[in-house]
Amino acid sequence: MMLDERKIKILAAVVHDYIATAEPIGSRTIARKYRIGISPATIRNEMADLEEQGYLHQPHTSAGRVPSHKGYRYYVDFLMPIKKLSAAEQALIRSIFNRRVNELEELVKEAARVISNLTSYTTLTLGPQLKSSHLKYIQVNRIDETRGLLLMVTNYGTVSHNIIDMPPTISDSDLERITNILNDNLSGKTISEINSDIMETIKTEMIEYDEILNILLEILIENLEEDAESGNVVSTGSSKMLDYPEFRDVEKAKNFFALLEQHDLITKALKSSSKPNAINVTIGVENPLTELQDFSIVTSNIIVDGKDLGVFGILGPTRMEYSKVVSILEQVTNYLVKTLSTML
Amino acid sequence: MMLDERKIKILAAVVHDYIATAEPIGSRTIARKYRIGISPATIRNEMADLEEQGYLHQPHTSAGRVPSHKGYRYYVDFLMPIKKLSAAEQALIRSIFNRRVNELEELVKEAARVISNLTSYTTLTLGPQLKSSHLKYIQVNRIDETRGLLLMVTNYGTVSHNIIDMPPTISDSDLERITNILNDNLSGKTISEINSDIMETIKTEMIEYDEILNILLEILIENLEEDAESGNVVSTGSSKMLDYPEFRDVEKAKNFFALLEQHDLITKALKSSSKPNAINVTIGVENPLTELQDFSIVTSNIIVDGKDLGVFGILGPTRMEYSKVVSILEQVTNYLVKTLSTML
DNA sequence: TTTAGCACTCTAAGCTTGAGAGTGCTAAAG
DNA sequence: CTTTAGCACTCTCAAGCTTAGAGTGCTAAA
Repeated sequence: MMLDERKIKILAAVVHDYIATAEPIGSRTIARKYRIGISPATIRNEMADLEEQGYLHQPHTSAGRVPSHKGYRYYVDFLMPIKKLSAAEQALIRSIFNRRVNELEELVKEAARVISNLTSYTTLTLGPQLKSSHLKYIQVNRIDETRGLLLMVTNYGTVSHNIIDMPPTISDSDLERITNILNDNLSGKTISEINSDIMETIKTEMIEYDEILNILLEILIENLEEDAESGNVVSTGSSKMLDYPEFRDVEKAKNFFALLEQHDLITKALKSSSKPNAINVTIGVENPLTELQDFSIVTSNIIVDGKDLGVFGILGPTRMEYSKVVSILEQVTNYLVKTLSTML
Repeated sequence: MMLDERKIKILAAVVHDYIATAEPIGSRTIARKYRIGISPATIRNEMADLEEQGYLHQPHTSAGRVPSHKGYRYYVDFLMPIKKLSAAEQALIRSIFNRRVNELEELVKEAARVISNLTSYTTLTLGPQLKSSHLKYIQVNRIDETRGLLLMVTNYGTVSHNIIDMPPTISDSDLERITNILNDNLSGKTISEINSDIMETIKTEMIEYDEILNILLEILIENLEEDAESGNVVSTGSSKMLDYPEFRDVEKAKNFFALLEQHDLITKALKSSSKPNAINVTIGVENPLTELQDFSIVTSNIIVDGKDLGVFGILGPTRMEYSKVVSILEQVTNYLVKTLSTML
């Protein structure tokens, strides 16, 4: 990557301007706006070089230049200024974490909303994988003659409840016993460890409750599978994307919304951002999933005490305000990790 | 509403054709496609009459006619054929209700998804109003040293949980006592009845748990208020709307998505469809909310045993396949009511 | 009362044109 | 050797013009 000083300046100018305007940038514009001290003609020569090296791209012969994904990559890796957030932005982010919120899910939802408001891009969140979480607390209750409630709390603070059929023959003291035994045997286990073996041992211990145990096992497995295939992805602020000229064409907009509905793809995309506790930027065609190659995605993997609590992702056009997005995501991640480590 | 036979035929033809094509219909088209047995010239005269009476409308002098909201209204009230659903559609609807589902919420979500798939319009759902539901079961648990879980089940089968701070000084037997007293005093009450008076009496009964009772009261009120102002609205299948020519303009699409995010408006719109257990059709400007006057909305209020369980709404362009939508919604409502009356 | 005929209107699509932005190349200047 | 001015060239976009087509309303005849 040997780019000399001048080429760097020009590349930076093109990327910066294109992010701001979404219009191809010409040599004259750069000379005028970015006072590099050389004439448009020279800039033209440099730009021709940059194009040959793959950093820029020309939509058509007489148009200005647009950054290629390689250009963005260089910008993100080496040139991107660290964007200082405004006081208002800072305050908004802090405000999420000031209120005492006890539920992970709610906190994440709030954070996603704020990120979308600040960036005007779509925020994706992938909750903690049930598979890797372990049960902290289980309870079985009766709520009326025929039905009961199975309650599970994981170490990540996620609560799930399922209404289940419960034969009227089971008494309250039975339930207490079941609850106790379930807790003794299951709490501390990850959900994927709760396989039929463990259930078998429980069943031998509680042979008289065979029926209800079968139901419980079924629900556990169902929850697990549902989670594994499509994750618990949520997207926030998708309508904001319609403001960008990239989506002026309804066909494009439709593709985008269709994409958001493919939770399996989104899950894959979010998971594949690998480095833990770092901000990851994937630009356009760098994404292995072809459906996402028109977009860029910036992700942050939230890890607290070695526990993988999920992923935040910001999805936008390749022409994305990377520096702002990265700053905001960094900031939110930090706060989140700090808050969660006291919460868990 | 004195329209003679011939005018009715013409109006029906215009509405029918416009719903199918989204293009203004001319006299020749009607003569050709709907063989009414009169010439285009005569049709023109009749159409001029219909326009004068407000049933049709002409986008510009040399264009065909388009139904006005009055035209749609006449069609819906008097002309609309009862659309028989295809076997496949029937089967799809039935399939939702065949699986044994215990949670209202899940059932509703499934139903909404199917409706959207069948109609390609957006389905809105408004869950039961917490305000009018009553508590069936309350429980307070400890999940770790500092936190506990407040669990509420309403008579509608909706479950809500909140993680709360819980001072370590409170023992398990304390919790049991609290749970019992809460159940004794609160179950059977609607949430809006649970005002500070009742809580005061509980507090005197349990003077030693003042701190935690305050927290609980706060959460109850919070839940109630949140519900009252924005309801628990969910919209499904919104991206499908981009297929309609009405939204070819991105500006329109943006408005639509922005509208969907205004849950208070949607709640109002769904609630104002008054007649219980009947299908309600609100066409364009008939809607008191100006933001919704570009759309039509077909709603059905789900009432079981006198309990208002919520509202289904199908939101689409005024040029909507009313007969299909009404049939589907009718069908789903029937199944839903039947299923729920065994469930509750 | 219905219909054929016709002049008229309006839109949408296609075509032309010119302005504007930008380029690459060449040759001169530094 | 590098930079720059100059210039011919290219391409797009918007504006204006034209035309085909669809549809109307009116009139007069059936």
